[in-house]
Amino acid sequence: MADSLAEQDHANCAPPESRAVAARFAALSHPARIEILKHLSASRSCCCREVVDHLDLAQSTVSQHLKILVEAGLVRFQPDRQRSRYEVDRAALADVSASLTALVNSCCSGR
Amino acid sequence: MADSLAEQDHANCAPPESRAVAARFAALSHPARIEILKHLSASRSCCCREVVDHLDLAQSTVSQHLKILVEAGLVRFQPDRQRSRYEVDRAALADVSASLTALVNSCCSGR
DNA sequence: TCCGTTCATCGTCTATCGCCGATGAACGAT
DNA sequence: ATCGTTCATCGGCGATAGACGATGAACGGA
Repeated sequence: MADSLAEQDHANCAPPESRAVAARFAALSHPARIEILKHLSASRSCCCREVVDHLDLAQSTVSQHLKILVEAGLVRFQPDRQRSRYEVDRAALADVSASLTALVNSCCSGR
Repeated sequence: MADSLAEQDHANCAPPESRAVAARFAALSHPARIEILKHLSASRSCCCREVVDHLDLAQSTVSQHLKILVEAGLVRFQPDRQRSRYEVDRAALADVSASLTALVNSCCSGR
């Protein structure tokens, strides 16, 4: 099934820190998920259906993408009767951005 | 073969801009490639063999990861006799970082 | 000239992604 | 009580990422 993605072993080919960073980027590595993040942050409502309408993908597919984003910690999820509510975790997203910035900086300082 | 990755169609589920961003993140979505970037930026030499020693992966595997990074535009490649030289494209990396920052900002401004 | 090193590519295998339709649970409204 | 909506999950399918070993080209040194 198209689950996990957050917890890939990748053997022991890299320190856990790099693995964590990579897992975060993996969540961002699909255009549909980028689009979902943009839509989520632009609107207030954030139920699954709305994303489905916006995205031209099957409901089940969107649900899976949302799940991946939630498991990556980039989106918060709150089951609310019929309309589950999804919300961007701005802090987490900023955190990913920070780690990428750190990587860029390490490239510049290490020259 | 484990090639492309940069040019996935993903149907028409998202605007080309999101696709471009996602493709960049896809290159960063593997711990080995993160590790390669770090190593590349920390050292001067940057031949394939060195990365292989550092990484505990088969030479062919490392070569593929390098190719992916090159195709994503994050690493510059210059065939130099025996020792091909690989070098981080700091500008490109900074560019990716900027687009992520932009995404984070759009989340905050759109609230 | 011959050998060792480096490296890109190929062929193969397995695991997983990403997509979908179908299904069933939960809920609101009639 | 019954229908329609929303949504998460399952099962299956096709594509491909990611790993490896083998191979051959290119080069340097003995």
